[in-house]
Amino acid sequence: MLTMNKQEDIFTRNYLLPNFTDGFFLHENSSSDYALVGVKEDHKKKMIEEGRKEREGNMILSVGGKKKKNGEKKVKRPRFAFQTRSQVDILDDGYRWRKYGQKAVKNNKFPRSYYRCTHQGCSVKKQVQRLSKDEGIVVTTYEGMHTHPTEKNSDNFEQILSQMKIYSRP
DNA sequence: CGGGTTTGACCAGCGC
DNA sequence: GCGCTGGTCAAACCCG
Repeated sequence: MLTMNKQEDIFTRNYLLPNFTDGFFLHENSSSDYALVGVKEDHKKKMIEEGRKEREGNMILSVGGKKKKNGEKKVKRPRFAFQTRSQVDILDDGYRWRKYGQKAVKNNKFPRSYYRCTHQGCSVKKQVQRLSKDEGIVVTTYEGMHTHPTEKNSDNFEQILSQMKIYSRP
């Protein structure tokens, strides 16, 4: 079972999100099914002030975690997603990814792509999907925790990192 | 040859 | 149970 501490590690250390521009930032809490946090760039300050309540109010869609009916055998991996306005699907986040699947999802004319981190022993996955509502937006969902550092450097790492800290604060 | 991608098949969860 | 849906597998394929 993942603890909150471990989850915070993810937000403070393990994820690099360069090319994060605007749109929404989504966050799925590993301890509940409540998931997605929508934050517009110009709402950030407000969000920080008003905290969780406001964030719940901005929930726009669900990334639905895996539920287990009896008991809690299934470990729900920490997962979060963010949206970026981008022309390209592939965002260079400093990690190397191998595509292992692609699937058409309902109510969306664009397929969803599934990637796994290629680093040995690292089982982090991500999904990438463009919205048919607004095809300028790409949603990237990360699942799991990298067991290794990034291979590349990223310019806005510090900036992204501070955002992570802010949003993961209870 | 070695690594990644493509793509249909397969599978598990869920609702009816 | 059955069918739908989303996630994964894996063989074939591609490309340097």
